[in-house]
Amino acid sequence: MEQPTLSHTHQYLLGFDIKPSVQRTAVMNYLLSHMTHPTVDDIYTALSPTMPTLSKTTVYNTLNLFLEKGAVRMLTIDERNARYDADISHHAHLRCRMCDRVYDLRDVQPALFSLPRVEGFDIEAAEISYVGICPECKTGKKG
Amino acid sequence: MEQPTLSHTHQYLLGFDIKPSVQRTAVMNYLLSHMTHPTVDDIYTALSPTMPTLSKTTVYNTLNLFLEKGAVRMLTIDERNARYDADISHHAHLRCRMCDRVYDLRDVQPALFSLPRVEGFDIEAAEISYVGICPECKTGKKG
DNA sequence: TGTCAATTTTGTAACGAGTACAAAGGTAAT
DNA sequence: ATTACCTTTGTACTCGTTACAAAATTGACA
Repeated sequence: MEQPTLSHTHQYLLGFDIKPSVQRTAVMNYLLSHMTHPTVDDIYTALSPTMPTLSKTTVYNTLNLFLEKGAVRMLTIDERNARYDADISHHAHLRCRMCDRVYDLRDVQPALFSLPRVEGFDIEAAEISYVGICPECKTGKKG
Repeated sequence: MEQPTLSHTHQYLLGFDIKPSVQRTAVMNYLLSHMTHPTVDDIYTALSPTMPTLSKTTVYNTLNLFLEKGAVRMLTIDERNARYDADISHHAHLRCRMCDRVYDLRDVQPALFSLPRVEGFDIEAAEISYVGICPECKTGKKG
């Protein structure tokens, strides 16, 4: 999904039972048009110029609401910052251990996401991720 | 592995090219006999009584050294704290989203750990984890 | 349109995991 | 015993995140 209109995003939020305030719509719109697993700071820094009164707390509040409603996934693959992904479909992630960028891996076998049965547990979701070195860091320029 | 002797742990560290100081041996011994994915605080709290001069910084230093040498795995499955696992063999993890406990899942298909080939990337390791509710939280007593 | 209640946003202060750093302590070789 | 090197320790600090209460906004209804 690239460059959704604000009214599209508005409808999208309603679909998750989220009341679409201006701030919430802006955050979700950013997530939908930047599927780069941004951190809270990425989002705040990007929206701040066109929304000068935006508070970082609001970004946190908003993302936590989105999480509760199942509208975004939180990635814990980066131990420093939480990252957010508006793509809640099945896909794996690949983190470069040099620059910490997180890439999508869409063409993994769907079987990877099948949930194992374990006596007594209710298993709800699978998280598949890989660690390695990305092309840019491989060719020398760090970071 | 349960209750390794300190001299066994001493040898074990040498196998990873780690100089076995008293503190390092104690931390690794704890990890080997408590495969419960402890946090830094878990380890510090457990060792502190019998090692009163132990500093929490030493626990951090030690675990970072173990990581560099490949003697432990760091789990980022819990967004609050880093967790450490002395079992570096292939196995998946299962986190209860109510109590945050992390369980091992040993009988997963080995195929899950096969590394995908992606043009330009050097993929080095797979991390497989599942989120759900554990038996204890299911039966009512939270957390 | 004005009023009131409920929700949302905002800024500040606080919390807590993890790190930097330098002093102190321990180890090993000569 | 002296010296050099490595390890441990405690304090101070950084920074991501949350708590909290005041301010702003929204929506309902008269």
